[in-house]
Amino acid sequence: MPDSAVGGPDATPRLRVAPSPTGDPHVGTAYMALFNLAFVRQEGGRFVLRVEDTDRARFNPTSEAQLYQTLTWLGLTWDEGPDIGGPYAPYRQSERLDTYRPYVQRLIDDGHAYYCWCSSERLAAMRDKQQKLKQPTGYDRLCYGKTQEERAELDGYSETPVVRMLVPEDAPTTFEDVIRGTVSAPRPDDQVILKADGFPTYHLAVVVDDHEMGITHVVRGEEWISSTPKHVLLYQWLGLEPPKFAHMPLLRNENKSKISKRKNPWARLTWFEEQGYLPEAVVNFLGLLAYPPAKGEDGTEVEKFTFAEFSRDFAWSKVNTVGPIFDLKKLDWLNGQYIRDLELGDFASRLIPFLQREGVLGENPSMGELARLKSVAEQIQTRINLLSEAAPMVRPFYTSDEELEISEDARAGLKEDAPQVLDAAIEALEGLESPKGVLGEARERNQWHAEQIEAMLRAAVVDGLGLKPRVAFGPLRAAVSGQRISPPLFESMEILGKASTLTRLRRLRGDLR
RNA sequence: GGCCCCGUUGUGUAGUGGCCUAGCACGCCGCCCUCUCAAGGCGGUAGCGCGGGUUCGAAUCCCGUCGGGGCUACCA
Repeated sequence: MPDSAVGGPDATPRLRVAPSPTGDPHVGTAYMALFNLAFVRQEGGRFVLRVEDTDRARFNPTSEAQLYQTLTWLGLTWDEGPDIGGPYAPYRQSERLDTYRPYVQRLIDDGHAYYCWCSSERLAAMRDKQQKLKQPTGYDRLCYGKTQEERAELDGYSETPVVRMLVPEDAPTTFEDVIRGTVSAPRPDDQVILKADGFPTYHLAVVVDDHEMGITHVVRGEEWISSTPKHVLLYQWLGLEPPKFAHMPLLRNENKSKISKRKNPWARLTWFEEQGYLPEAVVNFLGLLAYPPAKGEDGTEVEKFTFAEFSRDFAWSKVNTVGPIFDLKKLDWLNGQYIRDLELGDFASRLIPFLQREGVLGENPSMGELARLKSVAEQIQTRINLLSEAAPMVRPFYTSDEELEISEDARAGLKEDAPQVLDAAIEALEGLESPKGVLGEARERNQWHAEQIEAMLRAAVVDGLGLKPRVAFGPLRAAVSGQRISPPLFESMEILGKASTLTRLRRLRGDLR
């Protein structure tokens, strides 16, 4: 059964993802967005992007634009957000300071919150002492019940106060989680809700905004379980109905720690595009983490799926509570699957930026270069798993015959019979007609096709010289591609054309003299 | 240290007391195909953290233990 929303079973689900603009967008943000969005689209709800920029110290001005770019690239788009507005604007917490103020005042007036003038030095010292004595850490309420004047008499005083929650002994510590059922969490200490700089902390802002924005399901990482009782308490004090909570497992590094940008480059969302992953593959992969694949009609598991398919029978109850290790192996395989599924023209276009980045293609490729790209792309489509792997295979097709370098290992593979092989191949291929022009009579007379090239070469080199195919074609591959490993030889020759092919063969032959 | 969450092959998962001599996918290994490399096809490898219970019967339920992780901020 779908979860009924706050405000009654008919209320439209409203979910949000609420990242902080503190650096490169994190893969966990996309992971959360995917699950949020899967549910939202299934239920016909709304997906909100809210920027939680209450930490001025860690604020990064380029982060927000990168966030839009990466989520858009993945196709995980939002219905309301700072960039597109919406009925609950603004969606940036730094622009909502006036919204939080009355809530804080009310909590103080009701005796649920109090001012605290303790300096951060005093707080740190207190924590150290508690830990040394193996006591639970938490604020000691030195400021509680004191006026500013009274507190100023004591040590560790700072002029600008913060506001803290007055958490009662019997604060509830369990809550219902959509994924985990009844969850217990630690009893909170007197958490700061308003900082000295006038900004709210996450805990206050998240509660106020989720309420003000009509959020029905709070989906976030497992790391938030321990602070959920604070939020529950705030909802209670403010007389608000809490949303449903869903705590997703944390994505992990190989050593099982929480995935971090420090340890893993792929914790940065921008990395995937740079590496040549397709967004549909990344989304697919994310949907496989801590979540079972759907079963097909024949009962087998379907590991390759679109977002729409994922969304269709998505259920919170199927989310695993175990934090999955983010292992790229399966993503690489999936990406290869998606690459192979691409329509040829589409595949070729997606290659262009990567080829430009490697200098294989220029800024403005000519029509001829693009036409050739399509032919080359066809040859490499089953040979790469990442778009970034294309450049070395494609490069020989965009290098002039004179500039083509024969790699060390290609040269090392040449046997003493290489000159004869090249001679035989040159002679055989000279006999194939390859008239100028691509229309009419020229087209009909053209014999420069992979099948005919192969037939001639087999006759000349394999049968003629009595060599095994793999040794017979080695020198030709080296001459044409400069590599020991290359896309199919005869197709490569067809693409290069007769003149270029023969030039390359003769050039290597000349080297071996 | 305290509190909380979690424990099925290397990785992602299926499994909710008998259908499990634990299934699938990726990876890895081998074979086939083959002009190289891939792709594709076929086959193989490897797991219920451990110890007690409960039960005729446990991966599945309970307890303990060990292990991993998270939180413990005027960061989110």
